[in-house]
Amino acid sequence: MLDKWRRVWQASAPMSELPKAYEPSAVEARWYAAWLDGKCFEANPASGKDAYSIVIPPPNVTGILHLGHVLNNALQDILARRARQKGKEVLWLPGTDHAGIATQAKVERELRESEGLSRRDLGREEFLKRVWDFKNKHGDIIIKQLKRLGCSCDWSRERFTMDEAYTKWVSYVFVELFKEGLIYRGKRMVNWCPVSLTALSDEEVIMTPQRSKLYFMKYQLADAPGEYLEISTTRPETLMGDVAVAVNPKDPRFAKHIGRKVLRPFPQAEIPIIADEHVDIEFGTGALKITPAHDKADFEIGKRHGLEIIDVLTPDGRIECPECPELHGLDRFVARKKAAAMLEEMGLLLKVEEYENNVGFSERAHVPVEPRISMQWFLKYPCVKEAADAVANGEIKFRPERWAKTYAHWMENLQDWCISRQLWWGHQIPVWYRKDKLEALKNAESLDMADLSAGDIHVGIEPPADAVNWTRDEDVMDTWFSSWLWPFATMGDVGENSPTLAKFYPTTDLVTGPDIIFFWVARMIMAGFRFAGEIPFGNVFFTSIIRDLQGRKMSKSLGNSPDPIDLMEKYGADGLRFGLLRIAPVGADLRFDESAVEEGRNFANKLYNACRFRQMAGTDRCDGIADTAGLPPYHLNVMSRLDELAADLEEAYADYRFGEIAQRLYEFLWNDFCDKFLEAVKLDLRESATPAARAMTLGTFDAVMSRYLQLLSPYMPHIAEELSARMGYVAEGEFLMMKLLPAAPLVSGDAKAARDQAAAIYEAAGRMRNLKAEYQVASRKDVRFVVRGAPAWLAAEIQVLALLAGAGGIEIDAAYEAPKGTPAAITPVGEVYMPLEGLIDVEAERARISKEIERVRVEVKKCEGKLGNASFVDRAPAEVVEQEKARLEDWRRKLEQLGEMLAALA
RNA sequence: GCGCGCUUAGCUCAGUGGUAGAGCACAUCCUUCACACGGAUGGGGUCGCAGGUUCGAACCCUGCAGCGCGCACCA
Repeated sequence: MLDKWRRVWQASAPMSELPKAYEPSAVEARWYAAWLDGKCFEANPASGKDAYSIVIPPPNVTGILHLGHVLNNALQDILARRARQKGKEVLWLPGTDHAGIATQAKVERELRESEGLSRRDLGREEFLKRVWDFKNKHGDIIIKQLKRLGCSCDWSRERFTMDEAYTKWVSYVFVELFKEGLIYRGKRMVNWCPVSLTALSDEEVIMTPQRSKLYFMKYQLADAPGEYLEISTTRPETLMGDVAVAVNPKDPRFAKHIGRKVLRPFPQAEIPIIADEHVDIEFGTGALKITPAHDKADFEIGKRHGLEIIDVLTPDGRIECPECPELHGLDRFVARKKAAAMLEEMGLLLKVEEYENNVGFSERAHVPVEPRISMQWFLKYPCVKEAADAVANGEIKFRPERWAKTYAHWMENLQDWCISRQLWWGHQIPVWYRKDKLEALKNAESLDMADLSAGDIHVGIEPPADAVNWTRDEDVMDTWFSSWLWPFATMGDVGENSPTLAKFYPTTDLVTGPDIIFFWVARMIMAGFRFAGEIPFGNVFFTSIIRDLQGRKMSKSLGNSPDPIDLMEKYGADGLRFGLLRIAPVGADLRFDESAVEEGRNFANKLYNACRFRQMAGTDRCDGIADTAGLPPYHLNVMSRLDELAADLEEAYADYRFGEIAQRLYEFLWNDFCDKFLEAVKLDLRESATPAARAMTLGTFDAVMSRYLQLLSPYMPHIAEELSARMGYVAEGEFLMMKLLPAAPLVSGDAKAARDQAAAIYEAAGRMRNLKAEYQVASRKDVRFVVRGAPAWLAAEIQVLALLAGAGGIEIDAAYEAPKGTPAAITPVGEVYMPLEGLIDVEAERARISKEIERVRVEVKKCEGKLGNASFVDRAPAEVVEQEKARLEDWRRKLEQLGEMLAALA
């Protein structure tokens, strides 16, 4: 390991010979390999150090990295790396999710496109083999991408939700909850995806506003030909499944109808008019057709009134109603139009209105889901109260806190979770049925628990001993039924006395998106209580959702989702991390702009060049500043600013204010360190400087920079490690990322006087530069200034001030009488004058200004003429006229300024 | 319908009671030996609207408007 590290070190040329611009790619790859080699990321459960742990939200195994992953994982990496610097034993546990529907759909599509086959053509066993092949081929792409980003995960512990041991956990949990009576099988109204051909949980249905049509029709009263009841519906195609018409019992319009019957148009039948509170008197005609098989609300009403259920749809969303041959076999949306046309022909369609309503769409297949009655497995959530309380009482802390309210609301309205999926890729339900019993019942679809005696069903992790006599339930479980076990199922096997679990569970932080608060976070809390005996994590940090500049979600189809790998190639992983983090707001969505990443890259370059500059001034290493008492104000100032930065970061980390941390790191390096300190001490680094001054300045540089790189390291780990190594801030064989953050500040005493002095000099220099710019001599270096009313200490700093101000010289003259018209400024170091005498050729300058005045006057006249022209003002667009007015104002202002300058010359 | 959030410079956003900030973009100047992925200077904002509290409000309170998100069985 040490040898390898030495090779890394030796690959580094002296900084002063390196290119002017920082080139991240090679550096980043080199250090990542070195960290892996040094086993820097591996967690030791036997360590005596305090534990810090975090489990990765497992990305889809066949997924590829997008910006959301970058943000999410960069944040986790920052937390993990910071914890290491604080002396914690860190476990960041990585892995991937099998992502049932998404992965199966991918493989099915590929199969269809390349071989024209469906999964049923292959059969379950062969198809699953194909999915595993696909997983093995594409499964490590996202892992490689996370490594490219610099993620310090303990890769030796990588888990997959379909690993054998993990699968055992899933079965175990199912069996336990079944035994407890919380898992049951039943025929219920579920969300059915007609494309994926599976049931979905409520959370997988996305309500989307749709422009649709509201059909008004009339049903004839059975006992009174010629008398009709008006009904409105958005779904005429399910009319054949109508078994009643409901009205509100409080609705006076229909009171006389209740108990009578109407004629359903096709297939013709008499159906009752019933009264139900659910019907909204205000909506439509106030009468609601009841189709218990195809609407959740209708199903409930049907149950209340003991109505028949007539299913008229196939699983893939076509009409199944042989009694109505015109519609039989048609797709549901085609049938809708056809049904409306049929009603019209029969003279029963009154009108059609445009109407916007919410339709549930399948999260994965992007088609409207169909409410459908089917036999599924359901879970009554365990430990609901404990889970709700844990967040309410702050045992688990949500950040931003407001998400706790969303969580509480969901927890108070829990519905049983439909956990079975009619897929093949996933954890198969660990339930077996006796074959002879199944045959007797004809088909498993209608298999009711009531029909089975204890001897007919086997629920267990292992198959029954006489397996040949049993058939396993074909369904698999919802992917989230495995994900919700992630924090503890990744740390030890079922029944194992796991040292990892003992050391690292509960985890410290969870970093995830607020969009999966129900899917994942809430369920993990319940599973944690039920199966690990306590909360799964102490803090949950919800990240921003990343949008484009128009505020749209990133998506492949919109093409607005930049490939993070491309960004890293262009700007470096550090640049991407830093740039993205710096613009990440605390509780709001993030509008992504590539220029942010460019700034991250530029920042890395700035840092690199500051270090290159220092190396060019001498490669001797100063052993540290023994005594800060005698240091010049710039040195003390920058050190004390660094101490302040370290303290501010400490507070910001405690509050998870990641964007602010990046911003503070950025400001310190660029403003305090480069623009101020480095510019002020340049004299000390010239050939002419004394060795003592040089050593003191280099020493200060090293003292500050070595600590700064450490503070920066969680955000930009590669460049921080690289520069620390090149500059000799870490000993051979040592990694910056493993070094403890120093506790003591750089400046032990009071630095206020030094800071005030430095601030005064910097501000005075700025005012002097203003004067130069105002009188058009910004780039001249021979400008002289006179200071009146200077404090005594200024004399010692006059050369530095001149350097910062870009002045040829500065005199301190308490008795200076400035000639009339001499440009002057009030500064913290006294009144500063910039005598024009000798600086500019007064005659030439006067001539130049006069000429300029003439030119501007012409412009003013031009503008005035244009604006005085009635045909322009009346006919030109208002915008153009306004523009012209603004231009006139500008020219007038300029004229005034020039007049003042001319007066000053007199 | 209920809940949550947002509204500050052209753009993206900081800023929770005391003289409006950053980065980018823009304009002018500087190819000065760390960095043009740079430096200097400058223009640009009645802090969504209306009230209220206060000596004082971008900030606290109330109402309104616009935008976004979540939840909800109005067909």
